Amino acid sequence: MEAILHALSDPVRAQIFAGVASADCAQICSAFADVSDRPVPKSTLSQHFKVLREAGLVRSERHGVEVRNTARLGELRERFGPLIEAIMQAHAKQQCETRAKAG
Amino acid sequence: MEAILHALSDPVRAQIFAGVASADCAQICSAFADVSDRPVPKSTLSQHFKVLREAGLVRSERHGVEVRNTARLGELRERFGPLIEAIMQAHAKQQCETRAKAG
DNA sequence: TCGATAGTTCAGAAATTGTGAACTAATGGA
DNA sequence: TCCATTAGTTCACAATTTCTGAACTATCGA
Repeated sequence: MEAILHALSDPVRAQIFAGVASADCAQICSAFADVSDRPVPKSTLSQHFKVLREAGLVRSERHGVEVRNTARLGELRERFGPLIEAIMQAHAKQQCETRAKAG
Repeated sequence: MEAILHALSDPVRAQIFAGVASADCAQICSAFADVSDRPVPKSTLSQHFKVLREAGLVRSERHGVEVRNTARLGELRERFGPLIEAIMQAHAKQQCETRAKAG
């Protein structure tokens, strides 16, 4: 819980989780090198995924040379009710507003 | 938003906010020196309240020698919908479970 | 004005986070 | 089999953030 809020309080990780959660298939780590305005180095990306994994937000499975990530939405809803949905909804709303301002 | 998750991802601050939010009257800062297992120094307490204020979670007003804090529940619901409620509910549930285990 | 109480500020210590470099793991040729 | 390539992890140190004791400000009451 504490770990979840901490994980999602970082804007890059929040973006990564949003991307994984909204995708209809598993996402590889390196797909998120450009979530931020400046490119995220792969060592940093690896750490971010580690934080997300340890918070129980995503599951990672190696398939050949790549690691595929999926959001653990079911388990999260079971344990925390509407918490994750509420956070992601607020996150999405905020993204909208940010984009609207940026033009 | 990011600031809110960050503020509440610290267990001491989460406890403080829960205390302020659930109280039926404004709470002074020093009322929370014992939220943790070890006493929280007043400089640390002051910083925690600063973080909560800057995240927009609480409002602080000086009354004589003390500072009274209230949760900005109305504004928060307006801006973020059920987010804060969801976090506080998950927090409360977790507190219950922790206490149950501790005996 | 003095003493007490409540909180803030500051500076250095302690802890956490970010990142390049070196490494591991798996794959696909030659 | 061996080499090159791709994807990610680990490590060590730099950079940043957080914690906290000491000194300070603010307010009140005597």
